[in-house]
Amino acid sequence: MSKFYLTTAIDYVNNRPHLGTAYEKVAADVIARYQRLCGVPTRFVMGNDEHSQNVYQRAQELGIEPLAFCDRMEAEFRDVWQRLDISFDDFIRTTQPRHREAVTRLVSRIAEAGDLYEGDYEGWYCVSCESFKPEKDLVDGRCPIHQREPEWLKEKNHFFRLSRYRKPLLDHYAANPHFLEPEIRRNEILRLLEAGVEDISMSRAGQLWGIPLPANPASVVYVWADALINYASAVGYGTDEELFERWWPADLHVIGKDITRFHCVVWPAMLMSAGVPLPRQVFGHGWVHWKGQKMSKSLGTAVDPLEAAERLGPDPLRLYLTREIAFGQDGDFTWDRFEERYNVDLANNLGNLVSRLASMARRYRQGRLVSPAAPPGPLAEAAAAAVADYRRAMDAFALHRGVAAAFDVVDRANEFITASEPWVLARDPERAADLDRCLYDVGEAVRIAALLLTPFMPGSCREVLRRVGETRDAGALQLDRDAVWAAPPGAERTVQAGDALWPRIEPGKPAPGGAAAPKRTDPATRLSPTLVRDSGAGRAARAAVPDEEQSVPTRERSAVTREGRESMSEDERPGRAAEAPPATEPAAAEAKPAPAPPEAGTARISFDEFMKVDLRVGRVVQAEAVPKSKKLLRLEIEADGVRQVIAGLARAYSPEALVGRHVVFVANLEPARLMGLESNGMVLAAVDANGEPVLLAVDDPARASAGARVR
RNA sequence: GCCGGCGUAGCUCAGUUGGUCAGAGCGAGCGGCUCAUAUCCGCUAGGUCCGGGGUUCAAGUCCCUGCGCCGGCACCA
Repeated sequence: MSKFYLTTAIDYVNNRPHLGTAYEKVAADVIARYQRLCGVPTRFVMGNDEHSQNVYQRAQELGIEPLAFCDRMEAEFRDVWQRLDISFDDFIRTTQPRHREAVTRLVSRIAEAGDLYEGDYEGWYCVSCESFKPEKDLVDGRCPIHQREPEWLKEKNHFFRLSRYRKPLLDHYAANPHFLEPEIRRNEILRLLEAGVEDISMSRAGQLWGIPLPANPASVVYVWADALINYASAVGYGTDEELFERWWPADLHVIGKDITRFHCVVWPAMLMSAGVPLPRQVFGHGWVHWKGQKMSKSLGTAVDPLEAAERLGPDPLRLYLTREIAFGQDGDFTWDRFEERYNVDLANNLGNLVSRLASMARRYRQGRLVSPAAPPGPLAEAAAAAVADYRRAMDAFALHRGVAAAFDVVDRANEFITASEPWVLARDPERAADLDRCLYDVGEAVRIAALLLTPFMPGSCREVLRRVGETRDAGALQLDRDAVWAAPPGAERTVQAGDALWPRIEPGKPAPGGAAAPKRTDPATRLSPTLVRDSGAGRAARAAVPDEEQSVPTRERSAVTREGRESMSEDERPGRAAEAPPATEPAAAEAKPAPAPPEAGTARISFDEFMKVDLRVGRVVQAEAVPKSKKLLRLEIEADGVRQVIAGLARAYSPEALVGRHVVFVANLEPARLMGLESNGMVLAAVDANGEPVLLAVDDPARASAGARVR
């Protein structure tokens, strides 16, 4: 591969980036840096998704231009990414002219291919979701996610003929087994494709904030389609053919696992339609959860994950995110765990190793180590094995295993020191060569470990390399050439002493709240002063954003799950392409003629057959909502006894309203399980025009009481 | 309900395409060293890799099934 172009999802700018977002950027950055370490020309692009109605509305509330608001947020995002040492090569914003050009071009191509058609759509639209909501999804007329009243919109939309690409997509998946990873995600998409996909709406009418639809400038390109195209526009699609030829197709899209449908169904279909080559691979990563941390700004218990970077340094956070969480799976972040990993990996192992080496080098050899003629010790072999493991893991995006391999070298080195007992060798002049061998080898092992860890902890590793006498610029080092054991006789290295790289911290001290946390020196500062940017600008930018910025509806979306842990995933990413409507977009589905109502009595049954149905009057003695269910009620119905029946009445009837009522139900229906509950019967109801149930009433319950036969 | 995931040492979790995979870290216990950030090194956990079948010369690792959690989609029995 002659180049590597990778991207992350672009982010909505409603809120500041949080840990979940940061996780994605860090992981992608590690991959980008690894590619560079391998000597592959790499282009790493991130950016912001700005054409959201939320942005427009927020700007109006603030009395500023939307673009000014986006500028402000961009500064904030960039500040965060800088503080995490994210090495993106370009930062795209969907409001930029180059993006507008690209979107216009790509959508035009799709139209030219005959894949865009006009259709009417009307329905409830939740601005916070940026998507249409089927009536059935509303709770008390509100969006269940945002507790917000949707708007009734009727508009002419342009639909993308996604359905046409079902087969081509399936073929593509068959021909490219690694197009989507990890495998679980691939299987999900495959099933989805096999089940069939609907055309989806690609435009919004009457919007001011967005990119005009070429075919109908009164509309704008739907924000999700707009957002996806960023990957192409960032490398010059429609504006810089040379750049585009150089980098496209993308080699990897790093995205959250929930937006795989967009990136693995819609996006490739759009590209197919427009005649643009498909990206080579998509990786859907998992979520970072907060455990035991209920975020609440008002209670002052909110934790800004980026505070972690400020507290222990960006590199320890980067290490945590990539080492503790198997890439592709979900993981947890807790302060305790974070500090534990910091102490174990950095303070006790790597940091202490560097420290003990420096100390011995200075004490026994005035800091100057020379490789003796004797052959290298066992560390050489261990390092070679680790490098091999590392490469294998990194090439497969098994970031967590890649770091583990690097730390294996650290462990081996610590063990080696203990086994060699250099302090004993130092007392015996006859064994000077053994001591030289030992110290030089440890230095070499540290050098290689630091080299391998460079993608994960760039700033720290630069310093570690410097301390073990690496004089070349860290950015110039390459795996092939430099991750090999190099200790020829006579080779020299000067070990530099210095303060503890990562001072050990006492467990349990720093309170998650932050304010109470002991102030400690930022290790990154001592590691590399240039690494840590002055965050003053960032703070100013933050301060400029009104506080309610944090607690807008999007905040409430972070539903606390039953364990009280909070998902930091897409639920909390208010913006992003991720939040665009699902692939089986309701808008599209409903654009088609509604399915005909079920024909009544097409096939007739005999009287005997009918008589098999045991219809009874029953009295509801108890009723309650079925947890997690939108429509189901759990009823206890008295007839010939009391039985449990699960009925889909919740939308039309409250449990209280049912207790005491007499209903008609099928008594001899075979049991069924709904939502895990057994239902023994079926309550009869008529269905109104909206599909809502209307219970059948018993005219005179006194005469036809519970248990009475119905015929 | 459908689809998927998970269920591995006290705790938190790793375990690519089946064969040193029965592991790591933390915690606990014992011991060693002193170069080091009271750090490091070694030993100790007798884990039915959720239960039950099956495929295989060989299965945490594949198939079926049961149970328990979790997620998405469902939800008018």
